[in-house]
Amino acid sequence: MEYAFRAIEQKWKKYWNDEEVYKVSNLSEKPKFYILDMFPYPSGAGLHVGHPLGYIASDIYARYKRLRGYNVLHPMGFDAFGLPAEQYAIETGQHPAVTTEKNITRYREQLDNIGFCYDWDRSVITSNADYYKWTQWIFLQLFHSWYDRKQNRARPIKDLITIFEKEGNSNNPCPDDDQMCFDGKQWKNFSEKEKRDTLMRYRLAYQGYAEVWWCEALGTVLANDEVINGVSERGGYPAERKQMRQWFLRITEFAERLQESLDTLDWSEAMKEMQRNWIGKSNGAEVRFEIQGFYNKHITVFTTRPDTIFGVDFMVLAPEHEIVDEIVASAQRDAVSEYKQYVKSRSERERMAEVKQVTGCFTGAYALHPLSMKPVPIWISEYVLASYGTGAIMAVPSGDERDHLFSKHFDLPITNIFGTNYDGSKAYSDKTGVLDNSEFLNGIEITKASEIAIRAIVDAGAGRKKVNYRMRDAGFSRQRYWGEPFPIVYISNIPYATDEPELDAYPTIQALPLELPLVENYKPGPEGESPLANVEDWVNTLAGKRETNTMPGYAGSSWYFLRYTDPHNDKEFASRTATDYWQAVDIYIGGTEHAVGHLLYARMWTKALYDLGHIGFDEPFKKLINQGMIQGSSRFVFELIVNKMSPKTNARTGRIFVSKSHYENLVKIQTDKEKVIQYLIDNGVAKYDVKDIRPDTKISIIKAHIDVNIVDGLELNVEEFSKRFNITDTNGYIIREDDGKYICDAEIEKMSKSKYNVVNPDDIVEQYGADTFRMYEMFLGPVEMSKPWDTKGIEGVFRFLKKMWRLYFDEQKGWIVTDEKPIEAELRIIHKTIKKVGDDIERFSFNTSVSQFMICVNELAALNCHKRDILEALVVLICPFAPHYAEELWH
RNA sequence: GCCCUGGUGGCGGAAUUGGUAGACGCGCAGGACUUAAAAUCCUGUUUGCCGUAAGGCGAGUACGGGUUCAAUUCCCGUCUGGGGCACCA
Repeated sequence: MEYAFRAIEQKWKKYWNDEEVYKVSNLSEKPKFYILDMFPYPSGAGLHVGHPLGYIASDIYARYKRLRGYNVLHPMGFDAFGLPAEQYAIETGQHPAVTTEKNITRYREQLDNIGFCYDWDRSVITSNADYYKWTQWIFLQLFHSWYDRKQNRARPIKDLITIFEKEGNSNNPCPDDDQMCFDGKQWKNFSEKEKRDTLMRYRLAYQGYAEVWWCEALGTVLANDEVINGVSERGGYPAERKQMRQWFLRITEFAERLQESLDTLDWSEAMKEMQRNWIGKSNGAEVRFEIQGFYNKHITVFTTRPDTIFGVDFMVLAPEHEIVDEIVASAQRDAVSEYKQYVKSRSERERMAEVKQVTGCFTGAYALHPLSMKPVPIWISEYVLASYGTGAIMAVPSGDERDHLFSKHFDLPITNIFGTNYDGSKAYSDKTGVLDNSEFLNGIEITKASEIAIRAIVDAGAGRKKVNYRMRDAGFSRQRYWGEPFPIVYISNIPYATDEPELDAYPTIQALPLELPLVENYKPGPEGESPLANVEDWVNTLAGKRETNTMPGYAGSSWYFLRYTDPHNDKEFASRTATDYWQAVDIYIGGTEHAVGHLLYARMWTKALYDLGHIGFDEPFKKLINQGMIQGSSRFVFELIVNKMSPKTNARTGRIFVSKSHYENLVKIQTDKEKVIQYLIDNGVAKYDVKDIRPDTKISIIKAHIDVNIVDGLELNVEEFSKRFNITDTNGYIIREDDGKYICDAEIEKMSKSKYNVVNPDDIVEQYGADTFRMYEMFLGPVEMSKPWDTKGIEGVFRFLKKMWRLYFDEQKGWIVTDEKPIEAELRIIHKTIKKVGDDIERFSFNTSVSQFMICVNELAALNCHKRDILEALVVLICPFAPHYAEELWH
């Protein structure tokens, strides 16, 4: 009896399914373990061999933990809202729900083929109404909350109203306008609209006017992390900054906590670093400069180097800074407006491309240095960004490279505050040495001067210590159809959440889910509005107009890990009992591409839900593992193309393909046309004659991708190739190696359809079985590392499974396991393996586990060991890796 | 430019805390079984030199230094692959 993987896998797949073997209960005496994969977006292309890498790793770990006596939650679902489905709908007219469902079915089949132990009963699909009902509900919780900076947590907005009624906002300044100020009495006198507008500026999910990334081609607004170098992440269309009314999440209020608790997480340093970069915390000071000749007018700057305060030689404002028009001197008015016009004309892309170009314009105004009272000229320049800090800087040319370049370019004087450390050729930005030319800071070490300078600034009433963050609030609306609708209705142009008392008279409007209506087409509505704006009987309700934007892709994925704990609950997003039992995800596996998007938003939502008392933990993912990519190993054929030269009459024509060594020979003589043609003739191409070469004859050799599935190693399956390209013995040439093979070239590239290097897991499973496939993916190398796929190598793992099989079965005799007592050598081998494999699984080193299995089986085979005690242990051990196989041997 | 990661045979990779470098697999070469093929099994496979051979001597983990009885591992400098950020004050 040999290893009949197809029958075995069919049998156990059915058994697991029929008996619901992997059903997980929330009621268990066992300790819990929650291991999760980042759920996929079900695209039309299906899975390739790279996708399941992380899934296999987590599946092995889940099965291992289960064997070790844990109650393991290991679910899978689909992140089904998003742009590609909608783009596809625009192109083909097919409803996104239809294509999404089709894709999910296909994904499900592919996943089931690999033998994962998911409890499919817990699966979530973010585009299903019974799921997004709760996405909408959480949005409402954020809408009804504000951030209490003193208690450092999110709180219900009704608490804020109570505070406002009592004392106004003096103790709770407005997050986006610290000038806003009112007392309790004024609050009570506010109109309904004023009250709502004010509250909106505190809410965690709020509507605001802000500059956002607008992508004309996609007809939508994009989040900061969806724009890369000024173009959209999906599709690569140009994006521009535009003032628009949008929904936002006030994630900036969580910046400090998001940054701080990174230290408690077991994530890779690279991942944490990316989040730290994104949050962009910097310590420094805010300093106020009065403007000469104006009463009570000032510019506030943020600086990380208050120690260099005496090196300030000028100030620079962002051209968009609102104070520019107020302070500009009449002599400079034309120059300034001309410069502003110039800046406006430049696209974001141009600005990014020409970073080092120095431009700017003097305003004619002067500010007063807060400590020395020296007047300093005020300039505007595009190198100062309106969106960071206060949109204004104090320029210290001797200590900052950009300020230095600016000074040199406009020939401004430079005050040297670093003594001999500054040599006049470039700025001195190190923090070693002492200060000079700095009044009371003279002779003080740079590292110690900041504190002293800040104290002096505070004493002068000119500023304060300040922490600044680069992160901005996250845009939360899209002018799109295929997303969650907002449960928001406008009454007299004021947005109300559907669960507010104002809508109590309309229970049908209040009900969640607010379902996405069917639309006629997916084209944008008027003025860039979402397609929903076209559905009049949906938009216009008895109470007022509905919000027509939809939520962004990351909404559904920001909390799905909570839903898995209680997926069928129709009273709550998840019961507190369920989330208390399962707690945070113990191990989360996924790619690094979500470092600053999904992972940051999910962390924020978790913190908000925690603050509001809905869950009992404030970090979603304790340990994070980033699986590497499996790259494609592309194959190339070489084609020789001859232009402007006529083939001989009555010779066969057609294309000419040459094998690798011929290609190498031809490349060397490529410039000599005569030699090339002679080479072809020598190799049997009777099509040309050397005497027919013309002066304008062009010879080129191209290297073209060829489907990896018709290449074995480097050897092309010529028969299949000829069939596909319609090359026969009479209408084309394939010049092979001396041994009759056609050898291809190979390169490692990203696996993608356009490179013809995609390997489908279904094909591998069909040929070698799921268990071999699983073990091989692990055997390739560490989970975290990127490595190329090589179908040839799978033979080794396949051979190993067959070899192990023969420890149990004999071709003639059948089952040969005996009840003999093991000898010491055998026990030694199996115990070594148990120790090693166990340790390796614990540290997620599955490639070395597989190696250890191979060693073990080789050693047992050498001892001719067929003893039950030994083999039973081995089967249990291998179960997480090759589950079907192990089940079959076990029974 | 800044930050994070890596660099080990022909290839994927191992060496877990500083302790025999190259496990395991692929590929390649040779051999056994077979009329033959498939399948299976065995041997060799970092490199230079010496030896018919068993074996011996030396070099070697990107490069150059250093610490140590001992370095792929720790430290300093250089080169280089990958990823992230980028006029962020």
